[in-house]
Amino acid sequence: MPKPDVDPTVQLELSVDRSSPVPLYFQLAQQLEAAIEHGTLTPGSLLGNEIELASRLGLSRPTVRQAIQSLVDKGLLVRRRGVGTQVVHSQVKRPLELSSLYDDLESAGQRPATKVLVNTMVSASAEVAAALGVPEDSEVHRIERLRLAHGEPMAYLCNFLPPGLLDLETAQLEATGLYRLMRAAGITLHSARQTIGARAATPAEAERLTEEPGAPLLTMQRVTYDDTGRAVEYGTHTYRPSRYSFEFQLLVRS
Amino acid sequence: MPKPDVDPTVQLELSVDRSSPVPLYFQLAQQLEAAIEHGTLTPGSLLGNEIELASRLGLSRPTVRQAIQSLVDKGLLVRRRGVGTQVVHSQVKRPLELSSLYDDLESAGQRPATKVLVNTMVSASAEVAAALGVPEDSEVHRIERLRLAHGEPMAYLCNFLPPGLLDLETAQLEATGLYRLMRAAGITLHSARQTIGARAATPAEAERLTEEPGAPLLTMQRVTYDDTGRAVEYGTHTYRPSRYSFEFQLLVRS
DNA sequence: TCAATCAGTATGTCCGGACAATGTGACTTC
DNA sequence: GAAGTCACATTGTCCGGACATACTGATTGA
Repeated sequence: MPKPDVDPTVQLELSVDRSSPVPLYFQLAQQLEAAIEHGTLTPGSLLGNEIELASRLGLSRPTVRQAIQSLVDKGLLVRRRGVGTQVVHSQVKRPLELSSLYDDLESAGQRPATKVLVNTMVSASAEVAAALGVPEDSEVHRIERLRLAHGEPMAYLCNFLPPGLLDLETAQLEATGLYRLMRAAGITLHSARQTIGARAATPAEAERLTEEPGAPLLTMQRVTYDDTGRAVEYGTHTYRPSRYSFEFQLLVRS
Repeated sequence: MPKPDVDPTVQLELSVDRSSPVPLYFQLAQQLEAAIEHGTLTPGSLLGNEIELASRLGLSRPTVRQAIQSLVDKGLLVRRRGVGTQVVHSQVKRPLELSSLYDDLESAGQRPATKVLVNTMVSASAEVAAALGVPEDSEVHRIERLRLAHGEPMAYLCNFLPPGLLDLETAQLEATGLYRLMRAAGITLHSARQTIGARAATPAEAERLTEEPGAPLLTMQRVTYDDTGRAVEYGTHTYRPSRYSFEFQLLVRS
């Protein structure tokens, strides 16, 4: 007699292509993630035990475990020893990513516009030199941009980059985000250190963002490092809080 | 003739205790992390190949790989196929954690003080009900706290909790953080959705935080979920930007 | 002299198995 | 009827090996 499961074990149609160059565990992870996204795998439902899943797919258990683990790391699945693996109930969107404002806006369907105010070389101030790890008074790129959405200014972005990393053309900066340019130049971003705060707008800031002097502004400073540990970007940004806020999901480090 | 390595392969004294209940890969990961922290493993230095490392420790390669992988996930190491595994150059502190303000302050050596303003049950507004996933007008906990540092108010915290999860005693709330209480009550936190923004202080907010009306405030809203997907907390917080800002490290999801 | 080729080395992927630890539910016992 | 006990299911850890893939540097060739 079949048990009336409260959290039923879902039977999925899964398959892997062994001739594909895509790793098997990755194929499986993608299919599981798609099934969760699509609703085939409902929250709370059990995934079926790993051994049986492996034999059904003709895979080994380590491979299946690797696929499941990657989704656990993403916060989509939860494993319980002695119980099984189940789909997380809550609406996990996406964890905090190192994304540019441009990408954020674009994925929100906003089609952002950028106006490059300054694109030049300057000698590094003490603050910039310390952040980028370059000698004081050495030459660095300085970029100032205004980000607009629906024709309204939304953020004022001021960035500093060490020399020689990539050539920054104003036209490109207006067409896409800075991170995308860096990735395209072969730089592998690794980590970033951010500080988010707030302060009252100075008269100059207020004018740039069409706010009143003294109006509250959201501020963010960031130093980004590539995987060799070099600082590749230092930015000081101010946002109009009525137009933008930082929204993200974060997972508990178990 | 030995090659003059620019990034030398470091020979560490590593050992594992097979009689310990602590997993072997975890023991190894801890020792490696300690060596990085301590400076024995300098940034840029190679870790030596996995096979040799495994045989030297009497472990299998999968176990060594699991240890290394956990540190890669933490952003401490970088693997390069055909090259080796090396210590990341930049100053990785810690990635963004789901930490309470209390823990943040305490780890900064600030010894925070908490003043509980309100600790009662209220009927859920539409906003609170939606965030917690409970019926509208059902009873929920409402907690209002003032967080002080050096005798000065720093943040005003307003939280809502679903009923029955834990009993909130004012004395406990003044002695420790909310997250610590929840963990102690057997709740396993899983993820949270946060929004950080800014706005001008209302007269009431200004008075609570001893600011002027209209002064910029840093705001944060958060819904926290446990590993079953239940919302276990909804909070609306305001911070004095002169006293507090959000600072964190984040890693690139490769 | 410079470019293409190739061997060496390291990580990436995958396999099949073994035993341990833990949570669940049914069974037994008082 | 309630509490403790035990078997079962499932994930956690670990092993030893095999081949694929990518990066590096030296050798070879034009």
